[in-house]
Amino acid sequence: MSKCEQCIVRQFSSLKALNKEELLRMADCKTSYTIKKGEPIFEEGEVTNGIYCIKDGICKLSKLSDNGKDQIVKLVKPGELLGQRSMISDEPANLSAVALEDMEVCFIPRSEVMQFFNQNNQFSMNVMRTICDDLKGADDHMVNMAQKTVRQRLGETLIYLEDTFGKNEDGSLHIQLSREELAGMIGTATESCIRLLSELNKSGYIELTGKKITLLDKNKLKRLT
Amino acid sequence: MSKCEQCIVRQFSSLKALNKEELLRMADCKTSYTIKKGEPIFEEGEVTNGIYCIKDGICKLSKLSDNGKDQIVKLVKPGELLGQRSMISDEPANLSAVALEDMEVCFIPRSEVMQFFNQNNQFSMNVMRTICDDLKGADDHMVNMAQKTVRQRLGETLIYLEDTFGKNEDGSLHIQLSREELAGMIGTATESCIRLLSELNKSGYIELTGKKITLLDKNKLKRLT
DNA sequence: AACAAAATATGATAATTGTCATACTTTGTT
DNA sequence: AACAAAGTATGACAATTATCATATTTTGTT
Repeated sequence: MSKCEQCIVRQFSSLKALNKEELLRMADCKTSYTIKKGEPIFEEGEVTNGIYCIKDGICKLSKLSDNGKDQIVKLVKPGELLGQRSMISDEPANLSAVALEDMEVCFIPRSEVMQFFNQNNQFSMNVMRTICDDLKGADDHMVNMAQKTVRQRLGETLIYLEDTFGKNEDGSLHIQLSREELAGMIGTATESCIRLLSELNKSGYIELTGKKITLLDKNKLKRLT
Repeated sequence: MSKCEQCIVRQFSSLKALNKEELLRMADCKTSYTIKKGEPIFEEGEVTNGIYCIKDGICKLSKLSDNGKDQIVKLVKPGELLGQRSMISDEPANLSAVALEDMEVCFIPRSEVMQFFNQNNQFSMNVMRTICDDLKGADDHMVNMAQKTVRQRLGETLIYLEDTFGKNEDGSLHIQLSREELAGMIGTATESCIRLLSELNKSGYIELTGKKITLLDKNKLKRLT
């Protein structure tokens, strides 16, 4: 069993506040999983009873709307934690977490995390700041959803994907989303998403090569009307 | 100067965890304000340096979008606190708070609240739970904005307003929002909002009498297509 | 009471977006 | 290699929503 000390999650998440002894305790009670692309880590409404450390792979946090469509609320990358809000509110998950790539995650039971939370002030402060960041992000996201057109949201989302998850050597977006998933981020119909991508392609703002998307003019993408 | 002990905010907010001594300290350093309808408590980007207790009156939390429209993110009622996220993140306000009615509020300096926060575990836990609730609410709200039609959002918003702020004796909504503000909650153009209200009026789902709105069939409003 | 300003209402029209149908392409499986 | 299934693409059309113009009503101020 690995010791958590060198783990990427420890470097980037709230867990950076844990001391050696706490890390050892955590290493002792953690469970490691591999999750295949497309599989859930947990689903909306499920009692999670702990938090997940994302060691490798990207996942989506989404919620099923009444109209049957899945709205993607956030993408999560290695180094981040999942389930902090549910842990603190002591509620079932509000969102589903599904792997977009093969993933490696560790599960830490609620009881253990709550001990750190109560004993280690810096850790609990880190958790709070993360949740505050999420709240700010969600408010901003909400305003965009309410006030911007689908076309604007698509442009901004493409830029976000490049800035957050990077490019391949050929310059195309590293993260691979299906058209349906991209539509689910933007909050539109899959066909509309496909159609707008085609249009941006023809206008020379992006280049579509098979499933690959390459951003050609980020400035123009930022200022779509 | 009143003593905070009997204050509605103390009963309903995170502050319920404060003991008598802490309440006295708070009473000692608080500043009371009256805010007239239409005036801001604070504005987006402003450094708040403390939290506000809402003793009386309702206010809106909103954010100006690039298109020049003001999106209302949340309504806040007496008993609630404002500025908790900014206090914890140590960041300027992400949203503007503007009075929808004449208000009475108290300001507590950041330094004081952070003392309670660090010393009183129950208080900090309450603050965290509030922020977690806000995060859940914001995620759900975002999904609605992205996936529902303007008409559905209007129906649900009207029901929310009745359920949250109650009715007058004549059955009309107690809270008074301008059409522009209602449009700002729903995320649509003012004219569209007015037009849809007219339509719901003609269909007998609601009744418009001057500025007053009365919900006649909440079930049908819930299931607008 | 009279007036200007703001808010509400409605019409006409354009733009955006969703839906359904269908074709084409890619992927994975046997 | 062959096939089914899934994903992507595009057309045609309908529905929704925004925009601009213009009345009408309400509100606040003098």
